[in-house]
Amino acid sequence: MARQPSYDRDLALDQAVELFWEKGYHASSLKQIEQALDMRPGSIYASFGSKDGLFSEALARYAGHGAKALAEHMASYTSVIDGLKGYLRDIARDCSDESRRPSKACLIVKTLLESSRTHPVMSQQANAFLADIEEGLKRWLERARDQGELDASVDCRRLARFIQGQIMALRIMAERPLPPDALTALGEDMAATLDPFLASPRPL
Amino acid sequence: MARQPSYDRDLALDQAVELFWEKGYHASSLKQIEQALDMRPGSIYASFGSKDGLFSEALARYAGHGAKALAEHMASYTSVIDGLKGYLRDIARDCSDESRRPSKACLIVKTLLESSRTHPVMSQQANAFLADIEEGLKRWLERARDQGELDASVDCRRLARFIQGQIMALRIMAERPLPPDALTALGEDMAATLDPFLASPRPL
DNA sequence: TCTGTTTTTGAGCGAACACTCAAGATATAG
DNA sequence: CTATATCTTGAGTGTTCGCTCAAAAACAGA
Repeated sequence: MARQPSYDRDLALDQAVELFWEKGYHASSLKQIEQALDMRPGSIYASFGSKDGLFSEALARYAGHGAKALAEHMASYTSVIDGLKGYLRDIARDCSDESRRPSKACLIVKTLLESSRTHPVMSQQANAFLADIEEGLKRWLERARDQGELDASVDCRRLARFIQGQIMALRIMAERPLPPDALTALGEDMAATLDPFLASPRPL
Repeated sequence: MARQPSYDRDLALDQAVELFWEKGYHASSLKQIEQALDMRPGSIYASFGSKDGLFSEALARYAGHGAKALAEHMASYTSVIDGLKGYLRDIARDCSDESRRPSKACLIVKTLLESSRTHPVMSQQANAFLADIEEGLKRWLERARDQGELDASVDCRRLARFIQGQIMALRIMAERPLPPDALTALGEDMAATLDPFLASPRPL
């Protein structure tokens, strides 16, 4: 008894992610959004309410993809720590591709820095996703500790924050025009920071 | 035979730094700039040429202050590594102040992330300052290595990038609303990452 | 095919944007 | 005090911003 939307909402969101990830919130105009989504303003506002609403949904989609990617990555490792080290190394490798689009830095971090003093709702959302990621890392680390991979004295929440910091730094450093192997080396150095937290084979 | 400007150019730049540091480039409007500098558009454009020009000079001033602060900090240490560890701890302490203004994250990093795909001139400038900082860290590390504080095999440029990454991550993490002691703990963990690079007292 | 509902369209809204410039104000030199 | 060079002012420029909405188009059920 009615008409169906002619666009794919998730596809439109993916294209919004690409635009916002590349240019940030403020530098993405509605003209550019119209072009990226191949939608006219009326349809955009009917679907997403506002530029803010679209950004919010795009950010959520980005965060969801990222969480899924981490989970899939970890699933291919038996050792949690090897998995996390591999994750850092993979970021370094993937971000070494000079032509990588739309950006190397994390959209959540970019959003936090762009909005933290100007757009409280947006920064709260970014902070919530960062807290989710921290929580996910903490759970992996707890599993590693319970399995004896990490030293029993390790504070998993604290170590999760440390690792999250390494990921942020690696991806921001990837925005710099560094020589080809610099990022790989940095990823290696960051992976090595986890070693002091490993359980000693037999301390006594 | 003529009139003197009634404003202090450096003071105006300091106020521009404050505004841009808080809101970023795009979110700082000329109305807000006029208010922050207490100058009218004609004077602003006569002095700085454009919003871009003002931003560029403000960023340079910020970077100069930062370099001077690091130099002064290091001057009060005999051990380079203790100095760098202290620098990380100081950042953690200073950024723990919830009311700290205008931002906790580094303006250069914020600029890099805001401009890297949209404003090449700006991102080049940010990258140049980051390279300067890396170079400064490298020189400190070389001195530490030459004095036997660091292991002779240490790649100082590589370690400088690693430390720069720690600083970036610490200051970004400070933008998150974390529990009071979390940042101190993170600073401590980051300081500890330098230990594996220290020269062994007597390896043989 | 006709009818009813929903979607798409794009011209156009007021507001805010970065920026200009002619006129007025002000300090210095003579 | 006068003359002059420079600075300050702020109304106003054209443009672009995010956004609206009436009309046209398109599909589903009868």
